[in-house]
Amino acid sequence: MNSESVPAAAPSDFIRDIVAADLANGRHTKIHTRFPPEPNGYLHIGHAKSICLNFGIAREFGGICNLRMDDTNPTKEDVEYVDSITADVRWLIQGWADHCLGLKPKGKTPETVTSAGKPDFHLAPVSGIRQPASDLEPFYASDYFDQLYEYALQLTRNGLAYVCDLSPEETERYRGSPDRPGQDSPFRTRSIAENVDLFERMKAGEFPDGTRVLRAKIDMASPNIWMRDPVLYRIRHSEHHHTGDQWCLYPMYDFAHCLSDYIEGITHSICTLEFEVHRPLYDWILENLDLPRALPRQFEFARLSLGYTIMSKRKLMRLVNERLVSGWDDPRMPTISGLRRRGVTPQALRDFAYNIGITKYNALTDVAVLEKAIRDDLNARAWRRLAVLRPIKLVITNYPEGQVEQLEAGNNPEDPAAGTRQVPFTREVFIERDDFMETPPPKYFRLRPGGEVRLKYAYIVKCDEVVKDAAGNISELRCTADLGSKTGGPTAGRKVKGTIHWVSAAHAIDAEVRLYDRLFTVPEPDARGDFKAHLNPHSLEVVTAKCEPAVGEARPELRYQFERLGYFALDPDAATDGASGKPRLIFNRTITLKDTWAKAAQKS
RNA sequence: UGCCGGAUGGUGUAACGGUAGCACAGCAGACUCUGGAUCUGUUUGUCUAGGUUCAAAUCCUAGUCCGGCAGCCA
Repeated sequence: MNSESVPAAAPSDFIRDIVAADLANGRHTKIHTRFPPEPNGYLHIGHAKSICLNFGIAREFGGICNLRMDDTNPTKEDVEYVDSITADVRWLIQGWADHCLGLKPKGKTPETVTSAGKPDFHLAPVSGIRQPASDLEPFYASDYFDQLYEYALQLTRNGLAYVCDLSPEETERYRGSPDRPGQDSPFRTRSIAENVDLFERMKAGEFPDGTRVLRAKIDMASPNIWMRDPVLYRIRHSEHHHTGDQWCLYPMYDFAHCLSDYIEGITHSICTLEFEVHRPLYDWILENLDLPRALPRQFEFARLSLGYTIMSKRKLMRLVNERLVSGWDDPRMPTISGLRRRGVTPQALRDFAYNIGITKYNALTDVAVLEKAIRDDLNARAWRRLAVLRPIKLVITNYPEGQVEQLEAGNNPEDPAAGTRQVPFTREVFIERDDFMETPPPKYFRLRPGGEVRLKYAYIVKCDEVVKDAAGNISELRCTADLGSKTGGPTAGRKVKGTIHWVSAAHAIDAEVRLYDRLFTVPEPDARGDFKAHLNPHSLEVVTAKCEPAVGEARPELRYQFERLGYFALDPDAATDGASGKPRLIFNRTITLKDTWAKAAQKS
């Protein structure tokens, strides 16, 4: 199967059903979604689910999906995250939904237009003429601060918002509790003129942080906490990564999000379940402003929970800050950059997202589903190579010293078009320590004293002698080869139970190989207690592997399977040559091959 | 004791009043110069109780259980 092929059936879920119906009944003629991360951390595989949903819908229904930084809280956000998010999104949708990515010209802010005879703000993505990527940037909620302020003023002038001087603690107390109504703020009855004046002075920077907020005037007795006069604006005298020191007044998520959607012409605003209770507020804000164009609607789906991993940005940041991993892109991290570095392809992530579906049920997805998607993808594309992780020397006593045979081996049995390479064979080879046992358990069919095994692409060998050092460790295996059993030879058809991989000792090249395992030892690391107590102490092991010469030509964009071991990808560290000036080979193990023997052996 | 959601095999996910299907996992077998891949077979399910109907996972009623909501976070 071609690795770039799309799943046979088009995805279907309750959100796509709604989109299709909106198109069919003429509610919309064009679909516009958005992916709106807050730039306060790196994107993880949960975001990948959302990206695949939002861009997938745009792609399937001929629409656009805007990438938007939801950056209304200057104290938590940073350009480092803006850059990583942009790169991760591009990487994930590359070759799949690039044509649906909504960006805007650098520096562009909403235009003041007239829609249906009314004043309006609008900012459309670039389309049509292909603009150089360097001239484009994501959308930013912070680019709408002027318009948002204008809308807030409008609400205030209409008596639907007021300036409140209650302290944060008092505000909390007045809010009541879920089962008890709140109380009106004493400032709720301020005159419109005073509210407008105060709000303008808040913007002008006359008041310190925390002294006043702008609140919507809705209903302090509402059973929905988010309708109890929610805060719309708060004062923050801090520098913003995108707007600098222009503002000391910042909108809250609820106020900014629905209006950002509106300004961009979003039709379907898809978010996770925890925002479900915010939806009445989302609608209230839009409906209480005189907006001339079609209003966006919000839909919610369940965020991804994956076994053996944590998804909280806060906790991932702790792993990074406390140096429990090497960084956001540590190959053990569930971040998109970590998965990328590990060798996972965008295709595998998209297949995974497709397989898990979209619902409103808070499910815990089995990591096996992810692993399956990664293996399927890599099996189809990876080039096979021979490498020995934990070498033990094997000498073929009846093979001439100094003789070298070049054996032809296919690059990928799943794809003959991938061609072949030559593998040198000599008298002394390395084999995997695990592939020999002096006293093997039942059903072990690799090498044993007196036993036979095939060296892949080469000869069948028989183990005659086990040589040990003074300490009793095996130092060498002495074998004889059936010299007629070479692939294509007269006795090649002989059946031997096992086939193992090997590397010619004289030709072996060294590579650093980083063997990654899952970061946590339990299915739900943050279910209870300290998630760090469940860190897997063996999540990384580094070995120096003996590799066939062709491994020296490895390229970062390709994926490799070290036969019988797993899938590997070149680490970016490999590019930074050491002081010697010689290129270093560093591989990350993306994932092991499925190992049914290990499972069987464990059981007995 | 408030509001908003949700509940289908071990785990996810379909079925939109008409044969409970698919994927992953598991198990058994075939094949294999990767104990991989591939192929075949297979165990296991509609939260409970009533009701409507020729017929209910689906509609109605009453429960049960689970998740979310009281940041000047998103």
